[in-house]
Amino acid sequence: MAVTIKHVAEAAGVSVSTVSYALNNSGAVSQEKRLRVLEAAKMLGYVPNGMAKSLKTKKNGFIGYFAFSLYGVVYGEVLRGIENEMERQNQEMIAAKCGPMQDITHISRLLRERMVDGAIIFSDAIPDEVLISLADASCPVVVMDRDLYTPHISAVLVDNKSSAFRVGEYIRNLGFRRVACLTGPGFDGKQRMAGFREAVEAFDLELPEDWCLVGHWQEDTAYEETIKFIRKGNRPEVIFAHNDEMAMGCIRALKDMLIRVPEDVSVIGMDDIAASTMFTPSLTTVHRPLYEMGEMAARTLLDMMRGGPSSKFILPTALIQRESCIKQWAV
Amino acid sequence: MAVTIKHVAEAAGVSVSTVSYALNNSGAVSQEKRLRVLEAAKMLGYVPNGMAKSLKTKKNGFIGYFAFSLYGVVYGEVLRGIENEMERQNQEMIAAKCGPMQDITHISRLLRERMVDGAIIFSDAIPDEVLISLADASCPVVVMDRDLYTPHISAVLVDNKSSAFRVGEYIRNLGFRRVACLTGPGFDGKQRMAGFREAVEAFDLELPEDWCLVGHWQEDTAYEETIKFIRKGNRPEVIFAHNDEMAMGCIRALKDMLIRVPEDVSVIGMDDIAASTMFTPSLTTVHRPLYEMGEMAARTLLDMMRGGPSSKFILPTALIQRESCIKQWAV
DNA sequence: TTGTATGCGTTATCAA
DNA sequence: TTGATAACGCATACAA
Repeated sequence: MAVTIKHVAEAAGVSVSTVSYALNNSGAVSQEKRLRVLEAAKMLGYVPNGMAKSLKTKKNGFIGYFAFSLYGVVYGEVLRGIENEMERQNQEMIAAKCGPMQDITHISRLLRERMVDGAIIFSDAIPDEVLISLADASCPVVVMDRDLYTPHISAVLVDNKSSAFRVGEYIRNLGFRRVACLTGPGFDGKQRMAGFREAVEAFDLELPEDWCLVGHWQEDTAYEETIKFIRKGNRPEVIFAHNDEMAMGCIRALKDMLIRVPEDVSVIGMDDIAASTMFTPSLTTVHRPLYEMGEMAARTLLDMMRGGPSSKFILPTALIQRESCIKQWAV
Repeated sequence: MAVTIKHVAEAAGVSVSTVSYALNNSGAVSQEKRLRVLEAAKMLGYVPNGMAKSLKTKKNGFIGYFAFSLYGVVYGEVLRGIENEMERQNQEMIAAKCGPMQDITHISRLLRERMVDGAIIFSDAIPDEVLISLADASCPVVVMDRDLYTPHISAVLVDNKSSAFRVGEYIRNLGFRRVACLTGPGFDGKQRMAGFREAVEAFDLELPEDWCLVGHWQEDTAYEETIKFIRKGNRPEVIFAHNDEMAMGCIRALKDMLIRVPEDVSVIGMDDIAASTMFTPSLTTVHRPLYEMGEMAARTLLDMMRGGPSSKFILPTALIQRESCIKQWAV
């Protein structure tokens, strides 16, 4: 059985309330008793019980980061940004996976049962309505990559749609026309697809319906899709993969089928993860400021927890030219 | 104010205990009242308060994963293994960073205040004694990459020392003699260094004292160290980097200094992270079963939580031959 | 089958 | 400056 405040009180020969005061520096306690309490606490190895404390105070000192996945380069980079800012402001945090629908009951427990004082959500598994009903002044929320903005919910996102549109523009300016897409499921995929389709329309590119490949954002699924695609005899001039990992899988597949990148086919990625520089060929891609997004989300959340207003940040993206995509002819 | 069991009781016209029984399927409740309670609970949007519940039951349904870092390829892979097993067994979990000494008070809070029902620790920031004092039947612990084994602490590790020794043996068999090392801080680094030194001794390799470079396990620090090292005019036949990320940084540096890998200098890594296949040249490295370590740790913890005994698993490593290290001459 | 009452370990209110 | 004591929301032994 753990040692409680009661034991400390007994050992120090004072009442429990005095112990509580002394330990929390609240109330006025005589120097003498304070010392006695502190000593007794240390001697007994007293550690406050977080559960009991939270039950009273309705605060527990942790903020939660709930992401679709905890590992992986993209989520990792965001997490790094969050962690750094949290550390800087001396705020403790816990992270939990918040993946496919089936297990959001688990996560919403953490939120609904007030086991965190605030939350950053980077997952579309929790519907807007639920988030809206959960967030309030005593538990503000920041959503990432999602356009949800209320008095107690802030948003940090990039404009996926216009980023994808600019990729289309870039492709046109390089003189390409016949283009394929490699997208993925979820909100992000839809937006990027929408933006790119607009560009296809606007710049008179050619994107046949069955040239929109769908992977699962991972290297291997992109590899498989690309192999199948090329086997059918398709030969696009350029492939726009909606994230870098899929761009890499795509390039690996092309290489394996003896198609040179970028000489025969160009490939453009998105995200600008660390590996995209080291990859051969290095990836032309759209930089998403993942680290900064994390930092910003953390900063905003902490600000809201101090009573600050909610806000909505749309961070800029930038097209980074590297080796995987080269100009064919000028217009 | 959140809706409590009391409100539900009132709405359903029964006592709080009946509500508790009905909601937890404990005790015997008439079908009629059970239905009334369930309906009232749903209508009011009742969610049990985790804090209060835990305060009573001394359980809270979460296990904790405390790692030196939450992101990064190595920790990510371990986390993936843990997560999968937890999901399979339907166990919820939270993760928290457990980095340098300064913030272990934060983490041990989660442990000591019993905010988790069990823990997996992958960090040497929490000293053995602390862990020993914290772990008990109601909160078992699994440590990773660390040799600590008590009735309530299990260990999952690989034999770093003998793995490093075998790298030395391999190097000798390839006909190399003059070798450099690129290690990192902490327990792992020490062990790998020790094992490798034994091999140097046993196989009569040559490892000058100032050829033991020390990085921080990251790509960039390895890059810098290697540049400095080569600038001094040193030319080893082979460099043993104690993890893959440093091996990559090392190779990048060599390339930048127009030294070919493996033609001029061979490089061996450790871990066998996913990127080591894709890297050019692909990495000769020691495979550490990171995913399996995670899985095993999770499985063991859950088993202990069900009353099973503690255990110690030493998982095998394997040297994977790829492109970054080639034979110079046979012995 | 149901309700009453107690306690989990704290904090905080109120007297003393 | 201190000490009883009442909550916090829940589970459960016991009584009815």
